[in-house]
Amino acid sequence: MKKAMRVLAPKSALPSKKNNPIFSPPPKPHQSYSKIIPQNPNQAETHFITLIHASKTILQLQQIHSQLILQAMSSNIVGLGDKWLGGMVHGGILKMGLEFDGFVRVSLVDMYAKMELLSLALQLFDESPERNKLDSVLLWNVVINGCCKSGILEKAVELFEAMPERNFGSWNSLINGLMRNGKVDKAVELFEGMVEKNVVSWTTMVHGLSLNGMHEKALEMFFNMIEEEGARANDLTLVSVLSACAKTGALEAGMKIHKYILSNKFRFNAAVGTALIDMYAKCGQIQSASQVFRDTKEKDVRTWSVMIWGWAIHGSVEQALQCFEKMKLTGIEPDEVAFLAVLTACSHAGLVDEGLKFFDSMKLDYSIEPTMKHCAVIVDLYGRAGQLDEALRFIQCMALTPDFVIWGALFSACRAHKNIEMAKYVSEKLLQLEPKHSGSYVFMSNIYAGVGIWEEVERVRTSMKDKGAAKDPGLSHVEVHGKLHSFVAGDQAHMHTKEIYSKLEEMTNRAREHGYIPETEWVLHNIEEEEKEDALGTHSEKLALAFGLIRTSPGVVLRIVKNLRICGDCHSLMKHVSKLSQREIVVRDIKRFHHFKDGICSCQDYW
DNA sequence: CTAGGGTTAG
Repeated sequence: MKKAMRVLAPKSALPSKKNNPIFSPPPKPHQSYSKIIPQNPNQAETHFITLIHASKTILQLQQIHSQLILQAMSSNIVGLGDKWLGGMVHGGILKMGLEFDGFVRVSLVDMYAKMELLSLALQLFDESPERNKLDSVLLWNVVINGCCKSGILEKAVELFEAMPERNFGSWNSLINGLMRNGKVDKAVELFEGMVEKNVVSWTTMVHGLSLNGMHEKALEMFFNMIEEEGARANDLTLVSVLSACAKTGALEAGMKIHKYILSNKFRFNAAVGTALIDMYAKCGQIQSASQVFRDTKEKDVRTWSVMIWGWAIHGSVEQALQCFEKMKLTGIEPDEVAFLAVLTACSHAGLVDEGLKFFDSMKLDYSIEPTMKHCAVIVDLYGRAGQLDEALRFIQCMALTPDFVIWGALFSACRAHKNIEMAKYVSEKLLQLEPKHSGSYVFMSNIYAGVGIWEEVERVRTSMKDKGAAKDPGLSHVEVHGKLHSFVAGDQAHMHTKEIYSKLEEMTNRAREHGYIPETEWVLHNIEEEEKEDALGTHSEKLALAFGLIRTSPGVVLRIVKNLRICGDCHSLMKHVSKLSQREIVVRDIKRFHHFKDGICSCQDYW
């Protein structure tokens, strides 16, 4: 509710005594208002009504107060969906015959825009006599912002071009709107057209690029900002760029940013700390994550959650559970994400009973209703442990209607434990929910391939093609000397293709001599690429591994990031390679980390 | 008026 306090007392909006002689403020009016702002959102409605009634007298005296109320409402009531309340204030203002000066109009338009009542906002805007005057930037900005939030970009652009004058807010709002709607090129064009950029412009770009999956570009943007342009970042910029590092696994960039934070003496608040911890954890440096966690003094529930997640994805269940308990002891109540993290830790480690205990505690002790995500983890928990019947029973009994993810979790379990009967049943559910989803076909053909029923494999493949379902291509990257190199399955496009493939062959042969047996059941992991022959040999993670081995000196840890689960065959080969070449290999797949060392993986093959 | 941190399955 901090936000409410801030909007209730915008310094610039408070009237000066000079301009308003009748204004005899109670000592700091905004403070007494902020006390009325409820801590519990469920009570907000009642409190706001009280506030409005209490303000009636003030309304007659001071127009500016109606604006304060409107601002409070546009940020609070909106979240509660109380459209009528907003209308009531609007009506009240009209009834009292208050003048509709710029500020009140801006607040009203903003309020309606945020309530997704864009038509009302636009109407108020159109009726506004002052909109073509100078000083009307705020009014235009809130409308542009509203259009962006509703995805009506043409209108936003049109307004942007028509407005009499623009400020940073106008440019930044539109750039943000374009980014959030996937119009990256347009946003870049607009950004480059800015004569002067402020820190919000840069941050919006960094975050926007990352939002559209262009993490490397986001990093480039950030370093360009501080190195070339000499602009100073703030904590919001840092959080955005660190999140891009985490998503792409760019450890070196992340460490550079960490140094930048330390040498520029940025305040280590909860958000920056959390972003750093998350970055280290997702880049494979769980010890550094833990160190930063200790150094972060202001911890909130998110800080604890990323740490728990970190331990979970690195296979340190005990640490994860300890962390969870410690958080509770510190007096921080776990929220639904914290529970997701701790449940995930249990599922990765096969701790079925503990996981179920947490699941119950969530409802009983904290009255958090389990979401679909929690249920998916429970299905996964049973499924990985091979308790398929329990998993199915859980799905049938759960309060929510099982979605694609839930059935998908059970399907993976069927695959892992080779239960074809149940897999068939589940695949029907999957295809009902998403007829075009390639995953089901790939799953199914994998199951048949796993047990060697090749006619069925062929049938599924054909039906997949008929339905026009395409599989996401496997994509891996490896960091070599601070630069990321990407590979897709069957990649022939890389400039060192020849070298890579011969290294791959050499590795495979050596591993074979030491007992590596290619696991053909994984051959259809990527059904599309399989047609290019050698499917097993050319999964993207293997190419990345080979490239990393060629280009780095012995002793350097190899870090590979993959966009899907690592395939079982690649997993087995990596174990051999880690032993034969005495290399530590860290693979991050979509779910978790695999630390290969001396022929052993940290996941203990439980995945 | 404009920017930010953790979230399932594959």
